[in-house]
Amino acid sequence: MKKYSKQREVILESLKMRRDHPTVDMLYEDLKLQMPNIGIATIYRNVSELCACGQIRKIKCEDGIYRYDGNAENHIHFECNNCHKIFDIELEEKESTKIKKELQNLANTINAEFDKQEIMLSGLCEKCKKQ
Amino acid sequence: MKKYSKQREVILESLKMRRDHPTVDMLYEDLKLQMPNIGIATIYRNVSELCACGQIRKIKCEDGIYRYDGNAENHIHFECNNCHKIFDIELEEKESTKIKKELQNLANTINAEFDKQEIMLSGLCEKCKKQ
DNA sequence: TATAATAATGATAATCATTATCAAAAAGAC
DNA sequence: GTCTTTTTGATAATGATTATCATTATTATA
Repeated sequence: MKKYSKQREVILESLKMRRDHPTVDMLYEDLKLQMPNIGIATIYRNVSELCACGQIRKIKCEDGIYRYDGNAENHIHFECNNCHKIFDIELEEKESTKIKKELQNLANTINAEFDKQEIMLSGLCEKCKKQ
Repeated sequence: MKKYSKQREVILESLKMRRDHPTVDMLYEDLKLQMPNIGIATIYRNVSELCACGQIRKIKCEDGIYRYDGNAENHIHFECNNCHKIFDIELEEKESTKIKKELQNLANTINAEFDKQEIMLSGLCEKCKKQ
């Protein structure tokens, strides 16, 4: 059975708040400020837990270090090949439905039961494009 | 300057041949049969190299261990949540162009210069669905 | 509200995929 | 063939993540 923990609450809250896509280390550095005794293992444990129950999402990046995203809704990520920041591309309900339907059709071609999508675009972000 | 190596040739050839999406370890086990002295570091080095020059692709999976794909053309991957195999969803030219155009439009919403896509669907594969 | 049962925490050791190092071997230039 | 430079194979180092475990916090129950 699942018990409440202040730590899990704070981790989830931080992820829901932030608009970046922090690594465990980044979360750790941030959360230590408000909860100095928090252990990094607690963060690893809880982000796994929160992913498993669908409250947050794990993002796999080019460098192999996981990022976490407090927005579990369907949206698309863009990773800059230069600064390696990750940006959200928000989808309107209509567009999201359309894409989902298309992907479902694709999954059908291999007779698979489609559940989740993960779309990562990459290239140059607005800022790096200018340089 | 880039020098030829038999090892790189064999690694690329194996990846082009295989229809699965092997990890470095899987490649190593396989290639040792035809080249018993090959070192695993050589495989790591060469798959990185081959990715960098766009001849193969790196796939990021749920377990965090990279898979490599000899097919560098645009296509979509499907990872089974049960058996964790990865399947290709081949796209017809027309469909591929359409999806690419849609993704380009999405990238435009954040003023990014879109270069590459990586689409990973997940769910249950045909086989696991039946069980 | 005390107490028992159980799950979560924090510290730290262990794991393991990947990378770095380096002497020896191979490839290409002359 | 000789020289230069890249690649290899072996192995040590790295570093993100996971496992372990005694302690602490949470929830259920008397």
